[in-house]
Amino acid sequence: MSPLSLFKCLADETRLKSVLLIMAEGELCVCELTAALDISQPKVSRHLAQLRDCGLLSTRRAGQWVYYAINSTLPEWARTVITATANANQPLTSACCNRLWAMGDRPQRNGQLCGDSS
Amino acid sequence: MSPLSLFKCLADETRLKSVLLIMAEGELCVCELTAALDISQPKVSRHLAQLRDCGLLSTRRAGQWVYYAINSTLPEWARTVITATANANQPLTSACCNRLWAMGDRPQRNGQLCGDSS
DNA sequence: TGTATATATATATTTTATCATATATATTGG
DNA sequence: CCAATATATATGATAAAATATATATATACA
Repeated sequence: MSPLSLFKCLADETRLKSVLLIMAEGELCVCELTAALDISQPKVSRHLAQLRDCGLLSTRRAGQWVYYAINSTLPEWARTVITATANANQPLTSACCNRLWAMGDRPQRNGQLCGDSS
Repeated sequence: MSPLSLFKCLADETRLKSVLLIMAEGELCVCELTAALDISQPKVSRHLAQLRDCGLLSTRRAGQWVYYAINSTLPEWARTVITATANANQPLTSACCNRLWAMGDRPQRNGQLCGDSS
């Protein structure tokens, strides 16, 4: 993961918000991101594929759903870039988190979601 | 300085290297960056203008030369992004530093240059 | 007049969005 | 078990938009 490659990944609103949301949630599937970002499914899917292809995200399939997470092999400096950005810019994704929480039928899985206390 | 704006600034090779070099040097003028990056003067000037317009760099004029530095009002998270990237990716700019040191007639000024011990 | 820097214009390149459709898995009814 | 269908995700093709480049020239200062 070169710096130029990372910054190109983050230089798009859809990809940036996706990465920040996934960083906050641990992992998210395409339909959750589609709802959180309030954009079309192909658009989300295309940008996520780009993030995976460049090594920023990893995927696991669970039944119908494909979950995207931050690649565990991401170098520390890149993780620092993302966390520093996320911590200092929470308002950027607050509306997305609201839409995510409002999802009535989110797919079931193990991880805790969005700090949801349910 | 929004995250999206910062990452768009850094998502170009010329701009990324310029920012990393300026971070390492404190400040650099256009002709120094032109030599260090080994590209045309208008290209450097255009990208620097873009970095200044979005708030990432500041400028001071000293005679014929215009020196670019990291904007002192840059938020801490943005500075963290840049320094984390710089520290972990020094090879990215090593060739540029060599060309910079090799400049025979660099403009005189106060600051220390590129760790130069002369 | 010479050097440093900036900008205008036209062109080329890259990136993004959109729609339709394909694939993969799950489910339901026979 | 199999066919039909529904849901989730991915991708191909094309158009549109944004961005970058090169050349020439303009501006500022010495």
